[in-house]
Amino acid sequence: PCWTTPLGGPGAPSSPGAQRRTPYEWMRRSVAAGGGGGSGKTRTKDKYRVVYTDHQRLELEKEFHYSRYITIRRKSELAANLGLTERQVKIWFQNRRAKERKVNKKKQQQQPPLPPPPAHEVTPTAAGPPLGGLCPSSASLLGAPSPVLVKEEFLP
DNA sequence: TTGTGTTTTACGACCTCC
DNA sequence: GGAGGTCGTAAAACACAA
Repeated sequence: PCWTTPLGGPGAPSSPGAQRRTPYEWMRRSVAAGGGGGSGKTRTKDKYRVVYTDHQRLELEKEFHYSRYITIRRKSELAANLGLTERQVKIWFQNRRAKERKVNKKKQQQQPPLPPPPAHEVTPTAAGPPLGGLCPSSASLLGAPSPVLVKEEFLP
């Protein structure tokens, strides 16, 4: 169940031209792993971890860009569409948020420390987890050409 | 090649909320 | 109590300089 193959086998859309510099930083890895031990398993089985396909990553990134926190409904939709388990989607979002925090931390360290803003102007929900219901993403991202803003990080 | 550093999946421990 | 959050970590996959 949890270790069903997410890699879609050879049918996976491998990155066009396994060139050195892919437009997308996170896409640089080819899906070679899918070819070798293509049967995606968790580390409880004979494969420690699987490598998600470019398509799976792209859709996950799109969803993440839409909302940092995925709803239960979107999670199951996405899992079904991508051939992943809901658990995998959940963990991917957890790891993705962790990555973002790490990047932000790095950025902050590189910038000179700014004086803290006046207390009365601090918005309480500045960086906190969003409350439920903030995600109107019922309009499926996968089918419809949703107006997803692509992070510059993912632009060519 | 190979050694090394970084990124990506996956998990466990612990915490909070309902 | 269960679900889902963060945090820390393991190990595979990967990038890249020497």
